[in-house]
Amino acid sequence: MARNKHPEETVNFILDTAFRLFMEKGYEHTSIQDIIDHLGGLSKGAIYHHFKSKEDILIAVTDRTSAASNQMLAVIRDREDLTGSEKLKTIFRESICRPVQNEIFTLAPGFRNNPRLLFSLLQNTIKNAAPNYILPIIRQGITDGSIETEYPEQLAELILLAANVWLNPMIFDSTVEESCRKFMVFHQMLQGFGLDIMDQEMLDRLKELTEIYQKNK
Amino acid sequence: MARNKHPEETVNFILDTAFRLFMEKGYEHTSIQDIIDHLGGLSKGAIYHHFKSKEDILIAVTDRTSAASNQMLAVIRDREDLTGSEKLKTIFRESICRPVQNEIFTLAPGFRNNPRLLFSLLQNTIKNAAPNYILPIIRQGITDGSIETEYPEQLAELILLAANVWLNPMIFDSTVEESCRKFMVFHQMLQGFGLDIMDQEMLDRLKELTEIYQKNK
DNA sequence: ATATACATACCGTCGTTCGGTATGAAAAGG
DNA sequence: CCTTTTCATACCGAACGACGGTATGTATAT
Repeated sequence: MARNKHPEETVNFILDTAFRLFMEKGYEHTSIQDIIDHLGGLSKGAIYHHFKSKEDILIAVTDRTSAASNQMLAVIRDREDLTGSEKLKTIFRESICRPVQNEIFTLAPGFRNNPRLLFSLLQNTIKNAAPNYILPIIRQGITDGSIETEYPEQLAELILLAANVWLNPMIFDSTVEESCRKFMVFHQMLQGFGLDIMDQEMLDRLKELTEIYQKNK
Repeated sequence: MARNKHPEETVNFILDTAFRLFMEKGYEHTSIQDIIDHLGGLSKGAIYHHFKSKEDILIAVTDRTSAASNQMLAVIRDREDLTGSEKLKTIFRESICRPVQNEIFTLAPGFRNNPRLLFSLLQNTIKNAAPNYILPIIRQGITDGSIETEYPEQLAELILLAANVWLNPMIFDSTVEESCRKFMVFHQMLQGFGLDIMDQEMLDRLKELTEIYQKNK
Protein backbone atom coordinates (compact mmCIF):
# COMPACT_ATOMS: atom_id res chain seq x y z
CA MET A 1 0.00 0.00 0.00
CA ALA A 2 1.17 3.48 -0.78
CA ARG A 3 2.65 5.57 1.93
CA ASN A 4 0.17 7.81 3.71
CA LYS A 5 1.04 11.47 3.99
CA HIS A 6 -0.99 11.67 7.19
CA PRO A 7 0.09 8.71 9.30
CA GLU A 8 -2.35 9.55 12.10
CA GLU A 9 -5.09 8.53 9.69
CA THR A 10 -3.50 5.12 9.43
CA VAL A 11 -3.19 4.91 13.20
CA ASN A 12 -6.84 5.83 13.63
CA PHE A 13 -7.83 3.35 10.95
CA ILE A 14 -6.00 0.59 12.78
CA LEU A 15 -7.57 1.61 16.08
CA ASP A 16 -11.07 1.77 14.59
CA THR A 17 -10.66 -1.68 13.09
CA ALA A 18 -9.09 -3.18 16.20
CA PHE A 19 -11.78 -1.71 18.46
CA ARG A 20 -14.55 -3.14 16.32
CA LEU A 21 -12.95 -6.58 16.24
CA PHE A 22 -12.13 -6.53 19.95
CA MET A 23 -15.77 -5.77 20.69
CA GLU A 24 -17.17 -8.28 18.21
CA LYS A 25 -14.83 -11.24 18.76
CA GLY A 26 -13.06 -10.39 22.00
CA TYR A 27 -9.45 -9.31 22.45
CA GLU A 28 -8.03 -12.78 22.83
CA HIS A 29 -9.87 -14.18 19.84
CA THR A 30 -8.76 -11.35 17.58
CA SER A 31 -5.40 -12.10 15.98
CA ILE A 32 -3.08 -9.56 14.42
CA GLN A 33 -3.83 -11.29 11.13
CA ASP A 34 -7.56 -10.68 11.71
CA ILE A 35 -6.87 -6.97 12.03
CA ILE A 36 -4.70 -6.99 8.91
CA ASP A 37 -7.41 -8.77 6.93
CA HIS A 38 -9.88 -6.00 7.78
CA LEU A 39 -7.40 -3.25 7.02
CA GLY A 40 -7.68 -3.46 3.25
CA GLY A 41 -4.12 -3.80 2.02
CA LEU A 42 -2.14 -2.67 5.02
CA SER A 43 0.42 -5.14 6.28
CA LYS A 44 1.78 -6.56 9.48
CA GLY A 45 4.74 -4.23 9.18
CA ALA A 46 2.45 -1.22 9.16
CA ILE A 47 0.84 -2.26 12.43
CA TYR A 48 4.15 -2.94 14.15
CA HIS A 49 5.50 0.34 12.88
CA HIS A 50 2.77 2.26 14.71
CA PHE A 51 2.30 -0.03 17.72
CA LYS A 52 4.86 -2.02 19.59
CA SER A 53 2.59 -4.93 20.49
CA LYS A 54 -0.96 -6.24 20.40
CA GLU A 55 -1.37 -5.13 24.00
CA ASP A 56 -0.21 -1.68 22.97
CA ILE A 57 -3.10 -1.55 20.50
CA LEU A 58 -5.53 -2.44 23.28
CA ILE A 59 -4.12 0.30 25.48
CA ALA A 60 -4.40 2.84 22.68
CA VAL A 61 -7.96 1.72 21.94
CA THR A 62 -9.08 2.11 25.54
CA ASP A 63 -7.20 5.38 25.97
CA ARG A 64 -8.93 6.83 22.95
CA THR A 65 -12.31 5.58 24.11
CA SER A 66 -11.96 6.95 27.62
CA ALA A 67 -10.52 10.25 26.40
CA ALA A 68 -13.89 11.31 24.98
CA SER A 69 -15.63 10.27 28.17
CA ASN A 70 -13.02 11.99 30.32
CA GLN A 71 -13.53 15.28 28.55
CA MET A 72 -17.25 15.20 29.33
CA LEU A 73 -16.45 14.38 32.95
CA ALA A 74 -13.95 17.23 33.18
CA VAL A 75 -16.40 19.79 31.81
CA ILE A 76 -19.07 18.87 34.34
CA ARG A 77 -16.56 18.62 37.17
CA ASP A 78 -15.32 22.16 36.50
CA ARG A 79 -18.71 23.87 36.16
CA GLU A 80 -19.41 26.44 38.85
CA ASP A 81 -23.19 26.60 38.68
CA LEU A 82 -23.94 23.18 40.20
CA THR A 83 -23.73 21.53 43.59
CA GLY A 84 -21.82 18.27 43.97
CA SER A 85 -25.02 16.30 43.96
CA GLU A 86 -26.26 18.07 40.83
CA LYS A 87 -22.97 17.35 39.08
CA LEU A 88 -23.29 13.64 39.80
CA LYS A 89 -26.80 13.66 38.40
CA THR A 90 -25.64 15.50 35.30
CA ILE A 91 -22.83 12.98 34.79
CA PHE A 92 -25.15 10.00 35.02
CA ARG A 93 -27.63 11.58 32.62
CA GLU A 94 -24.92 12.52 30.14
CA SER A 95 -23.25 9.11 30.39
CA ILE A 96 -26.24 7.15 29.27
CA CYS A 97 -28.00 9.80 27.17
CA ARG A 98 -25.17 10.75 24.81
CA PRO A 99 -25.99 9.44 21.33
CA VAL A 100 -22.58 7.86 20.80
CA GLN A 101 -23.67 5.12 23.19
CA ASN A 102 -26.12 3.89 20.56
CA GLU A 103 -23.23 2.95 18.29
CA ILE A 104 -21.26 1.30 21.05
CA PHE A 105 -24.21 -0.79 22.16
CA THR A 106 -24.63 -2.18 18.64
CA LEU A 107 -21.08 -3.54 18.76
CA ALA A 108 -22.23 -6.64 20.59
CA PRO A 109 -21.19 -8.84 22.32
CA GLY A 110 -18.94 -6.15 23.75
CA PHE A 111 -17.66 -7.20 27.14
CA ARG A 112 -19.21 -10.62 27.43
CA ASN A 113 -16.53 -13.27 27.30
CA ASN A 114 -14.01 -10.48 26.89
CA PRO A 115 -11.91 -10.46 30.07
CA ARG A 116 -9.22 -8.13 28.78
CA LEU A 117 -11.60 -5.42 27.65
CA LEU A 118 -13.60 -5.63 30.85
CA PHE A 119 -10.40 -5.50 32.85
CA SER A 120 -9.25 -2.33 31.13
CA LEU A 121 -12.65 -0.77 31.82
CA LEU A 122 -12.34 -1.70 35.49
CA GLN A 123 -8.83 -0.30 35.67
CA ASN A 124 -9.84 2.95 34.04
CA THR A 125 -12.80 3.28 36.40
CA ILE A 126 -10.74 2.80 39.56
CA LYS A 127 -7.43 4.39 38.61
CA ASN A 128 -8.70 7.27 36.52
CA ALA A 129 -12.38 8.14 36.51
CA ALA A 130 -13.07 7.71 40.22
CA PRO A 131 -10.11 9.67 41.68
CA ASN A 132 -9.85 12.35 38.98
CA TYR A 133 -13.47 13.17 38.27
CA ILE A 134 -15.92 11.71 40.78
CA LEU A 135 -13.83 12.26 43.88
CA PRO A 136 -13.46 16.06 43.44
CA ILE A 137 -17.19 16.28 42.88
CA ILE A 138 -17.95 14.33 46.04
CA ARG A 139 -15.52 16.52 47.95
CA GLN A 140 -17.34 19.57 46.66
CA GLY A 141 -20.62 17.93 47.67
CA ILE A 142 -19.31 17.52 51.21
CA THR A 143 -18.37 21.18 51.30
CA ASP A 144 -21.61 22.51 49.84
CA GLY A 145 -23.66 20.16 52.00
CA SER A 146 -25.27 18.19 49.18
CA ILE A 147 -23.37 14.95 49.95
CA GLU A 148 -22.56 13.42 53.31
CA THR A 149 -19.82 10.84 53.79
CA GLU A 150 -16.64 10.35 55.75
CA TYR A 151 -15.01 8.37 52.96
CA PRO A 152 -15.22 10.25 49.65
CA GLU A 153 -12.57 8.14 47.85
CA GLN A 154 -14.34 4.87 48.58
CA LEU A 155 -17.78 6.24 47.84
CA ALA A 156 -16.53 7.43 44.46
CA GLU A 157 -15.25 3.95 43.65
CA LEU A 158 -18.35 2.13 44.78
CA ILE A 159 -20.78 4.40 42.95
CA LEU A 160 -18.81 4.29 39.74
CA LEU A 161 -18.31 0.52 39.82
CA ALA A 162 -22.01 0.00 40.37
CA ALA A 163 -22.97 2.41 37.60
CA ASN A 164 -20.32 1.64 34.98
CA VAL A 165 -19.94 -2.08 35.50
CA TRP A 166 -22.84 -3.66 37.32
CA LEU A 167 -25.49 -1.52 35.69
CA ASN A 168 -23.96 -1.87 32.23
CA PRO A 169 -26.17 -4.26 30.23
CA MET A 170 -23.25 -5.14 27.95
CA ILE A 171 -21.23 -6.61 30.78
CA PHE A 172 -23.63 -8.87 32.63
CA ASP A 173 -25.98 -9.33 29.68
CA SER A 174 -29.06 -7.94 31.40
CA THR A 175 -32.53 -8.15 29.96
CA VAL A 176 -34.62 -4.97 29.91
CA GLU A 177 -36.45 -6.20 33.01
CA GLU A 178 -33.19 -6.87 34.85
CA SER A 179 -31.73 -3.50 33.84
CA CYS A 180 -34.82 -1.86 35.20
CA ARG A 181 -34.58 -3.66 38.53
CA LYS A 182 -30.87 -2.97 38.84
CA PHE A 183 -31.61 0.68 38.24
CA MET A 184 -34.10 0.68 41.10
CA VAL A 185 -31.64 -0.98 43.47
CA PHE A 186 -28.91 1.44 42.41
CA HIS A 187 -31.33 4.30 43.04
CA GLN A 188 -32.06 2.92 46.49
CA MET A 189 -28.36 2.52 47.21
CA LEU A 190 -27.67 6.15 46.31
CA GLN A 191 -30.54 7.23 48.51
CA GLY A 192 -28.87 5.36 51.35
CA PHE A 193 -25.96 7.78 50.85
CA GLY A 194 -28.32 10.74 50.79
CA LEU A 195 -28.30 11.07 47.01
CA ASP A 196 -31.61 11.30 45.18
CA ILE A 197 -30.40 11.86 41.65
CA MET A 198 -31.80 9.13 39.41
CA ASP A 199 -34.95 9.95 37.48
CA GLN A 200 -37.42 8.44 35.05
CA GLU A 201 -35.65 9.87 32.00
CA MET A 202 -32.47 7.95 32.83
CA LEU A 203 -34.39 4.75 33.42
CA ASP A 204 -36.15 5.06 30.07
CA ARG A 205 -32.85 5.67 28.33
CA LEU A 206 -31.25 2.69 30.08
CA LYS A 207 -34.10 0.50 28.88
CA GLU A 208 -33.57 1.82 25.37
CA LEU A 209 -29.84 1.02 25.42
CA THR A 210 -30.51 -2.42 26.84
CA GLU A 211 -32.92 -3.10 24.00
CA ILE A 212 -30.40 -1.95 21.41
CA TYR A 213 -27.82 -4.27 22.86
CA GLN A 214 -30.17 -7.23 23.16
CA LYS A 215 -31.20 -6.87 19.53
CA ASN A 216 -27.63 -6.88 18.24
CA LYS A 217 -26.09 -9.56 20.37
CA MET B 1 6.60 -41.12 34.86
CA ALA B 2 5.04 -44.33 36.01
CA ARG B 3 1.34 -44.76 35.76
CA ASN B 4 -0.49 -43.65 38.93
CA LYS B 5 -2.81 -46.13 40.55
CA HIS B 6 -4.97 -43.22 41.76
CA PRO B 7 -5.35 -40.86 38.78
CA GLU B 8 -7.39 -38.36 40.80
CA GLU B 9 -4.17 -37.63 42.69
CA THR B 10 -2.55 -36.66 39.42
CA VAL B 11 -5.53 -34.51 38.54
CA ASN B 12 -5.34 -32.75 41.89
CA PHE B 13 -1.60 -32.33 41.53
CA ILE B 14 -2.08 -30.68 38.17
CA LEU B 15 -4.82 -28.44 39.56
CA ASP B 16 -2.73 -27.46 42.60
CA THR B 17 0.21 -26.57 40.40
CA ALA B 18 -1.88 -24.71 37.84
CA PHE B 19 -3.72 -22.75 40.52
CA ARG B 20 -0.47 -21.67 42.14
CA LEU B 21 1.01 -20.58 38.82
CA PHE B 22 -2.18 -18.86 37.71
CA MET B 23 -2.18 -16.87 40.92
CA GLU B 24 1.53 -16.08 40.85
CA LYS B 25 2.07 -15.32 37.18
CA GLY B 26 -1.45 -14.85 35.84
CA TYR B 27 -3.39 -17.21 33.59
CA GLU B 28 -2.20 -15.74 30.30
CA HIS B 29 1.44 -15.68 31.33
CA THR B 30 1.38 -19.29 32.48
CA SER B 31 2.11 -21.64 29.58
CA ILE B 32 1.31 -25.34 29.49
CA GLN B 33 5.07 -25.87 29.47
CA ASP B 34 5.33 -23.84 32.69
CA ILE B 35 2.87 -26.17 34.35
CA ILE B 36 4.73 -29.22 33.04
CA ASP B 37 8.04 -27.87 34.35
CA HIS B 38 6.56 -27.63 37.86
CA LEU B 39 4.97 -31.05 37.70
CA GLY B 40 8.18 -32.97 38.32
CA GLY B 41 8.36 -35.51 35.53
CA LEU B 42 4.79 -35.45 34.27
CA SER B 43 4.39 -34.65 30.60
CA LYS B 44 2.11 -32.81 28.23
CA GLY B 45 0.36 -36.07 27.45
CA ALA B 46 -0.63 -36.42 31.11
CA ILE B 47 -2.17 -32.97 31.14
CA TYR B 48 -4.09 -33.42 27.92
CA HIS B 49 -5.20 -36.85 29.05
CA HIS B 50 -6.98 -35.35 32.06
CA PHE B 51 -7.96 -31.96 30.62
CA LYS B 52 -9.06 -31.09 27.15
CA SER B 53 -7.59 -27.59 27.03
CA LYS B 54 -5.81 -24.91 29.02
CA GLU B 55 -9.15 -23.19 29.50
CA ASP B 56 -10.53 -26.46 30.83
CA ILE B 57 -7.85 -26.42 33.51
CA LEU B 58 -8.88 -22.91 34.49
CA ILE B 59 -12.50 -23.99 34.74
CA ALA B 60 -11.58 -26.98 36.88
CA VAL B 61 -9.39 -24.81 39.10
CA THR B 62 -12.15 -22.28 39.70
CA ASP B 63 -14.80 -24.99 40.12
CA ARG B 64 -12.72 -26.70 42.77
CA THR B 65 -12.04 -23.41 44.53
CA SER B 66 -15.67 -22.36 44.57
CA ALA B 67 -16.88 -25.84 45.55
CA ALA B 68 -15.44 -25.47 49.04
CA SER B 69 -16.94 -22.02 49.35
CA ASN B 70 -20.28 -23.22 47.99
CA GLN B 71 -20.55 -25.92 50.58
CA MET B 72 -20.16 -23.40 53.38
CA LEU B 73 -22.78 -21.21 51.72
CA ALA B 74 -25.19 -24.13 51.40
CA VAL B 75 -24.85 -25.13 55.04
CA ILE B 76 -25.65 -21.63 56.24
CA ARG B 77 -28.43 -21.18 53.69
CA ASP B 78 -30.16 -24.34 54.92
CA ARG B 79 -29.92 -23.69 58.63
CA GLU B 80 -33.29 -23.24 60.30
CA ASP B 81 -32.26 -21.36 63.42
CA LEU B 82 -31.39 -18.04 61.79
CA THR B 83 -33.24 -15.17 60.15
CA GLY B 84 -32.25 -14.07 56.64
CA SER B 85 -30.33 -11.16 58.02
CA GLU B 86 -28.49 -13.37 60.52
CA LYS B 87 -27.56 -15.78 57.76
CA LEU B 88 -26.01 -12.99 55.72
CA LYS B 89 -24.01 -11.89 58.71
CA THR B 90 -22.83 -15.46 59.32
CA ILE B 91 -21.78 -15.81 55.69
CA PHE B 92 -19.71 -12.64 55.73
CA ARG B 93 -18.03 -13.63 58.96
CA GLU B 94 -17.28 -17.14 57.74
CA SER B 95 -16.05 -15.88 54.36
CA ILE B 96 -13.29 -13.75 55.76
CA CYS B 97 -12.62 -15.60 59.01
CA ARG B 98 -12.01 -19.11 57.67
CA PRO B 99 -8.30 -19.93 58.05
CA VAL B 100 -7.91 -21.19 54.47
CA GLN B 101 -8.04 -17.56 53.37
CA ASN B 102 -4.61 -17.04 54.95
CA GLU B 103 -3.05 -19.39 52.42
CA ILE B 104 -4.87 -17.87 49.49
CA PHE B 105 -3.81 -14.36 50.43
CA THR B 106 -0.15 -15.38 50.40
CA LEU B 107 -0.43 -16.43 46.76
CA ALA B 108 0.11 -12.89 45.59
CA PRO B 109 -0.34 -11.14 43.20
CA GLY B 110 -3.53 -13.11 42.82
CA PHE B 111 -6.01 -11.18 40.69
CA ARG B 112 -3.98 -8.14 39.86
CA ASN B 113 -3.12 -8.12 36.17
CA ASN B 114 -5.00 -11.39 35.87
CA PRO B 115 -8.09 -10.67 33.78
CA ARG B 116 -9.09 -14.30 33.23
CA LEU B 117 -9.03 -15.27 36.88
CA LEU B 118 -10.91 -12.14 37.89
CA PHE B 119 -13.42 -12.79 35.15
CA SER B 120 -14.10 -16.31 36.36
CA LEU B 121 -14.59 -14.97 39.89
CA LEU B 122 -17.07 -12.43 38.56
CA GLN B 123 -18.92 -15.08 36.59
CA ASN B 124 -19.12 -17.42 39.56
CA THR B 125 -20.39 -14.60 41.75
CA ILE B 126 -23.18 -13.58 39.38
CA LYS B 127 -24.17 -16.90 37.83
CA ASN B 128 -23.75 -19.15 40.85
CA ALA B 129 -23.25 -17.65 44.29
CA ALA B 130 -25.78 -14.83 44.04
CA PRO B 131 -28.77 -16.75 42.63
CA ASN B 132 -28.18 -20.09 44.41
CA TYR B 133 -27.12 -19.00 47.87
CA ILE B 134 -27.66 -15.31 48.57
CA LEU B 135 -30.98 -14.96 46.78
CA PRO B 136 -32.80 -17.67 48.80
CA ILE B 137 -31.50 -16.09 51.98
CA ILE B 138 -32.75 -12.66 50.96
CA ARG B 139 -36.11 -14.16 50.04
CA GLN B 140 -36.27 -15.72 53.48
CA GLY B 141 -35.31 -12.36 54.97
CA ILE B 142 -38.24 -10.75 53.15
CA THR B 143 -40.57 -13.38 54.55
CA ASP B 144 -39.28 -13.25 58.12
CA GLY B 145 -39.18 -9.46 58.04
CA SER B 146 -35.44 -9.07 58.58
CA ILE B 147 -34.77 -7.74 55.05
CA GLU B 148 -36.81 -5.32 53.00
CA THR B 149 -36.49 -5.00 49.25
CA GLU B 150 -38.61 -5.29 46.14
CA TYR B 151 -35.72 -6.65 44.09
CA PRO B 152 -34.07 -9.60 45.86
CA GLU B 153 -32.18 -10.88 42.76
CA GLN B 154 -30.49 -7.55 42.14
CA LEU B 155 -29.77 -6.88 45.79
CA ALA B 156 -28.06 -10.28 46.00
CA GLU B 157 -25.84 -9.40 43.04
CA LEU B 158 -24.92 -5.95 44.27
CA ILE B 159 -24.08 -7.04 47.80
CA LEU B 160 -21.99 -9.95 46.65
CA LEU B 161 -20.13 -7.94 44.01
CA ALA B 162 -19.30 -5.30 46.56
CA ALA B 163 -18.17 -7.83 49.14
CA ASN B 164 -16.36 -10.37 46.95
CA VAL B 165 -14.83 -8.08 44.39
CA TRP B 166 -14.66 -4.47 45.48
CA LEU B 167 -13.83 -5.24 49.10
CA ASN B 168 -11.28 -7.92 48.17
CA PRO B 169 -7.81 -6.48 48.80
CA MET B 170 -6.27 -8.87 46.27
CA ILE B 171 -8.25 -7.44 43.39
CA PHE B 172 -7.85 -3.71 43.72
CA ASP B 173 -4.63 -3.89 45.73
CA SER B 174 -5.94 -2.00 48.73
CA THR B 175 -3.79 -0.84 51.61
CA VAL B 176 -4.95 -1.61 55.14
CA GLU B 177 -6.24 1.94 55.42
CA GLU B 178 -8.21 1.65 52.17
CA SER B 179 -9.63 -1.74 53.14
CA CYS B 180 -10.81 -0.21 56.38
CA ARG B 181 -12.51 2.69 54.63
CA LYS B 182 -14.12 0.40 52.06
CA PHE B 183 -15.46 -1.70 54.89
CA MET B 184 -17.08 1.36 56.45
CA VAL B 185 -18.70 2.39 53.18
CA PHE B 186 -19.89 -1.16 52.58
CA HIS B 187 -21.33 -1.15 56.10
CA GLN B 188 -23.12 2.10 55.35
CA MET B 189 -24.44 0.72 52.07
CA LEU B 190 -25.90 -2.33 53.81
CA GLN B 191 -27.50 -0.08 56.41
CA GLY B 192 -29.15 1.78 53.55
CA PHE B 193 -30.84 -1.52 52.74
CA GLY B 194 -31.81 -2.01 56.37
CA LEU B 195 -28.99 -4.47 57.10
CA ASP B 196 -26.79 -3.88 60.13
CA ILE B 197 -24.61 -6.96 60.03
CA MET B 198 -20.97 -5.90 59.85
CA ASP B 199 -19.07 -5.80 63.13
CA GLN B 200 -15.65 -4.98 64.53
CA GLU B 201 -14.47 -8.59 64.43
CA MET B 202 -14.92 -8.71 60.66
CA LEU B 203 -13.12 -5.42 60.20
CA ASP B 204 -10.16 -6.62 62.26
CA ARG B 205 -9.97 -9.82 60.25
CA LEU B 206 -10.17 -7.89 56.97
CA LYS B 207 -7.25 -5.74 58.10
CA GLU B 208 -5.33 -8.89 58.96
CA LEU B 209 -5.91 -10.42 55.52
CA THR B 210 -4.97 -7.18 53.82
CA GLU B 211 -1.70 -7.15 55.74
CA ILE B 212 -0.95 -10.73 54.77
CA TYR B 213 -1.51 -9.90 51.14
CA GLN B 214 0.50 -6.71 51.22
CA LYS B 215 3.47 -8.49 52.75
CA ASN B 216 3.55 -11.20 50.10
CA LYS B 217 2.94 -9.20 46.97
C1' DA C 1 -7.34 -58.55 26.98
C1' DT C 2 -8.55 -54.16 27.31
C1' DA C 3 -8.99 -49.78 29.00
C1' DT C 4 -6.42 -46.29 31.04
C1' DA C 5 -2.29 -43.39 32.46
C1' DC C 6 1.13 -41.31 30.56
C1' DA C 7 5.23 -40.13 26.99
C1' DT C 8 6.84 -38.10 22.70
C1' DA C 9 7.03 -36.35 18.27
C1' DC C 10 4.80 -33.29 15.64
C1' DC C 11 1.39 -29.55 13.72
C1' DG C 12 -0.64 -25.03 12.68
C1' DT C 13 -1.12 -20.50 14.44
C1' DC C 14 0.17 -16.95 17.10
C1' DG C 15 2.68 -12.50 18.29
C1' DT C 16 6.85 -10.48 17.18
C1' DT C 17 11.23 -9.34 14.71
C1' DC C 18 13.91 -7.58 11.18
C1' DG C 19 16.14 -6.63 6.77
C1' DG C 20 14.48 -4.25 3.24
C1' DT C 21 11.91 -0.74 -0.06
C1' DA C 22 9.34 3.41 -1.16
C1' DT C 23 8.42 8.15 -0.34
C1' DG C 24 8.75 12.80 0.72
C1' DA C 25 10.66 16.80 2.99
C1' DA C 26 14.57 19.35 4.07
C1' DA C 27 19.41 20.57 3.29
C1' DA C 28 23.15 21.32 0.19
C1' DG C 29 25.11 22.41 -4.12
C1' DG C 30 25.02 24.60 -8.55
C1' DC D 1 15.53 28.83 -8.51
C1' DC D 2 16.33 24.31 -9.81
C1' DT D 3 18.68 19.99 -8.97
C1' DT D 4 20.84 16.62 -6.10
C1' DT D 5 21.73 14.47 -1.80
C1' DT D 6 20.44 13.14 2.66
C1' DC D 7 17.72 11.26 6.02
C1' DA D 8 13.72 10.17 8.65
C1' DT D 9 9.57 7.73 8.22
C1' DA D 10 5.67 4.70 6.25
C1' DC D 11 5.24 0.36 5.03
C1' DC D 12 6.30 -4.58 3.32
C1' DG D 13 6.66 -9.61 4.04
C1' DA D 14 9.61 -13.55 5.05
C1' DA D 15 11.11 -15.80 8.91
C1' DC D 16 11.30 -17.11 13.95
C1' DG D 17 10.41 -19.06 18.37
C1' DA D 18 6.90 -20.13 21.50
C1' DC D 19 2.50 -21.39 22.09
C1' DG D 20 -1.79 -24.52 22.56
C1' DG D 21 -3.20 -28.67 20.86
C1' DT D 22 -3.09 -33.54 18.54
C1' DA D 23 -1.73 -38.15 16.96
C1' DT D 24 0.31 -42.06 18.05
C1' DG D 25 2.89 -45.08 20.74
C1' DT D 26 3.85 -47.68 25.19
C1' DA D 27 3.43 -49.48 29.63
C1' DT D 28 0.64 -50.74 33.47
C1' DA D 29 -3.43 -51.86 36.25
C1' DT D 30 -7.66 -54.49 36.33
